[in-house]
Amino acid sequence: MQKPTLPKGTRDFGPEQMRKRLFIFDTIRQTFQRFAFQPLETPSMENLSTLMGKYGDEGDQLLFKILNSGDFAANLTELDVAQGSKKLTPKISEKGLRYDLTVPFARYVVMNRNALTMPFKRYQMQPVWRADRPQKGRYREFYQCDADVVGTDSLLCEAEIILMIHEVFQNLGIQDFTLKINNRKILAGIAEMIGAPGQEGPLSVAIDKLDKIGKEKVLDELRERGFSEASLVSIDELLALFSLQKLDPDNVLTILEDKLRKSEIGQLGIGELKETLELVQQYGFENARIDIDPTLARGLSYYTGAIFEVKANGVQIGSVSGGGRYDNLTSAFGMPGLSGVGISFGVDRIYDVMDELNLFPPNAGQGTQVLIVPFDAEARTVALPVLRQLRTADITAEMYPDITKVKKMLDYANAKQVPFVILIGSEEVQTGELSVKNMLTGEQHKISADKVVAFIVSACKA
RNA sequence: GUGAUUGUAGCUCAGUCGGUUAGAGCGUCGGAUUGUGGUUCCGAAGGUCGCGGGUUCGAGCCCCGUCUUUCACCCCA
Repeated sequence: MQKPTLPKGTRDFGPEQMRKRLFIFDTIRQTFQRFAFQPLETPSMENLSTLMGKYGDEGDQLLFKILNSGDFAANLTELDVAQGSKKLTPKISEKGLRYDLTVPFARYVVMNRNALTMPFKRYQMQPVWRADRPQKGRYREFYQCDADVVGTDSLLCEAEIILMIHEVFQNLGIQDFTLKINNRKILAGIAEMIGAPGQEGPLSVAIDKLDKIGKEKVLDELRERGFSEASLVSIDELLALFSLQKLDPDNVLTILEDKLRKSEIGQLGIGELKETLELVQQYGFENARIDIDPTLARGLSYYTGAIFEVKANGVQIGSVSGGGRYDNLTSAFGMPGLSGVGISFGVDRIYDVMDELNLFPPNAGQGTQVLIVPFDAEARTVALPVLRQLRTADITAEMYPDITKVKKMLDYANAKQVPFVILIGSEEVQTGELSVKNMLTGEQHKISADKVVAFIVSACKA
């Protein structure tokens, strides 16, 4: 007999955890549906040709690859093996587990382009897999909840994403969060300004770490990445600009507008941000928790416009949500000119945040509300109709299945934290007056069988 | 992929300098109590000391390898 274990970075979710997780899923789904997104699911595995090259070299490395079925080594030569894993992999694996939900969605849109009504809005809540090394807030299997719109450039979509983010975290009870927004075009404008046009990719990766590793280290990294000394000097000047993320959005935009006045693309990005914020305002939403952060980059290489990221304050954990606009994702599958924008909520990290900050509402972990305890077989004839009435009244109820010691049955109620128990013995069967016990206070009342459901319903609401 | 770190009962952890039969608390199960839980008391079950090799008269303890846990870097939800 060997002890069973789980693969690295994966977890079981027990009943208590699952109830809390379902609370998160339900909350997010409600918002997605209210905003008129339609549900979609795609397979766990995709062809590697669909996945490879969409997430950068690092991403390709982190893909879980699936060994071909059958005799995967049938046509291998010794030369194939000698050439190393990189060349060997495509010969023995043609499928992989999905890495995110956006690329499979793009694949779906392309495959169904003639059937979809554009703009197409879908939401998707499924696990994704990354062959990362697990650490705090990082798992090899985790759930994402995505909502995306494709087939429109309208900045209303960006505005709606901002609104959805606020609604979701509000409803989850996570009050203290920061929504960081940037625009890839602003990053491109910065690259242009410092005399390194088109280099916003490497530039982004470095300056994204500004508040983490400091100015000097950022400059070091840029030097390593081949930026000229002249552009480093310009960047140094700009770092004052980067520290303005504490200011309110309007101020940041005004300063950016001035600094990037010579960059056409930079102005474009600023304009987009402005319009997005205006739409949020016109919607009537106030108290938005928005930071415009010109250093926000995010790794996924396919973003072209707005970039979003949400961090929960007061917890040392990575971002709990992220997204942005991508103009060219479907062109990789032969369908250019389709713009999309989306947001992804990381359920597992949201769980960790809520757990650490104790934000789960008490009823999120609520299981059985009433346990019926029959003392003998005859008691069941009274108990079963009551059980049915309770369930009809939408009360989570169960009857202890065995006839055993009362102590054992009450222990069961305690272990499951059941708030109410209905005790039925020969006395109750004769009189029709059931004993209803409040397990928290210990109070016990006799209530007739026809009134017991109404009593429980009102007690559970209170 | 790089660098650390962890592993002893279901859980949290003791275990002295390498020395006889590896312990505690909590939990589980049974009883005290045949119609009433949480408290108390009594009892029981539960271990390949992660796994494999090595050093030694002797290894939970030392050495090597491996897996696992946690953390940082890279990157990311």
